[in-house]
Amino acid sequence: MLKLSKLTDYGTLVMTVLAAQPETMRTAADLAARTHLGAPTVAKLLKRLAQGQLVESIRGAHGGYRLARAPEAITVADVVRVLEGQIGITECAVHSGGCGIESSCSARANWRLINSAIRHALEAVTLAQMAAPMRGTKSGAQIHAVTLSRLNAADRTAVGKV
Amino acid sequence: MLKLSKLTDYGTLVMTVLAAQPETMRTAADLAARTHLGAPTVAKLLKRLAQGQLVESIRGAHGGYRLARAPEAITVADVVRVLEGQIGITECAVHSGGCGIESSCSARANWRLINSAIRHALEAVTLAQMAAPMRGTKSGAQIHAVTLSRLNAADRTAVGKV
DNA sequence: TCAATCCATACCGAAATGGTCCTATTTGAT
DNA sequence: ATCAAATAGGACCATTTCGGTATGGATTGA
Repeated sequence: MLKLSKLTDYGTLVMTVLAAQPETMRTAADLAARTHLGAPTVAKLLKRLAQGQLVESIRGAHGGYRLARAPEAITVADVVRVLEGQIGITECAVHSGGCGIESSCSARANWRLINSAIRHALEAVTLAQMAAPMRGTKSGAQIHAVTLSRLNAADRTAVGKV
Repeated sequence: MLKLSKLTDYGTLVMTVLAAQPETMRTAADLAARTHLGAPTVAKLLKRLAQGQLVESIRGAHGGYRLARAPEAITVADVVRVLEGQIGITECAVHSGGCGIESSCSARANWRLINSAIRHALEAVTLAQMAAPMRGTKSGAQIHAVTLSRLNAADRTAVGKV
């Protein structure tokens, strides 16, 4: 399945928790508890997000993490780029210069169109939107990630039928 | 990088070669030669494509493969679905029912929007378009795939700057 | 009967992934 | 000066996935 890695999914989750209360600094342990992920995994993600300048970190007692910019100014594309690298569905979609006949390749333009659409779709959604409470729901953002292993057999079959 | 697997990329390549001359039946060995891929790999892909009903196969002497439908009627999404499974950037984007709080999850709707955009982008491009010759080029479709390992260090740096 | 070609299955080394662990450093409080 | 809280950095590991190959069986036309 064409999909984000689990760690990127987790990273988006963590970022969405931070986006729900952007002024609040949260520790890695706190974020781990809120996302039901392992603390070492969350710590690892936060480090990369900090290196990618999507969060800012404060060391020492009372340290922690918070968003580096307003949730409206950070998109899902930003998170994906930091955690998975350049958004490019194939090498042809990203790179130029690596192939001697690319200037005459008819598929390349199409891959670039597809890639552009994907990038735009990811850029169209901000963390503010990800964290926004839905109408008729409990207060605050309740978000989750589902791992494939938790799907039962019937659900797999249902998915396959689409 | 959020990307298709190499095998899916190869599969799209193979399908595009078949699309260039949809009435012609080609053997796995022929397709391997035209795509500069290993014969066992191409054979493996063709089997899956046949199972996914994107190509039809004829056994025996003078056997081979050809598209199961007109190139205009097969999209990149079809190929991706057969080779990579359901198009779903996260489990949340594909599946419902696997999580007890999803009805109140604000992120899920956004993942579905993103997923829908990706699917539409892939569905918008047919094999006919992938195989179409470009203006000002040599005859016939010349297509290629670039593997990351072939990028030199300078190119990697250039990509990173985008 | 033979050659051409697809079908089916298994196997394997390499790479990637997800996760954990440990130590060093920084910071604020005492 | 010491301690606890918390980040920073790096290494390691088991598992899974991936890309690729090999082999034998079945089908088909000559």
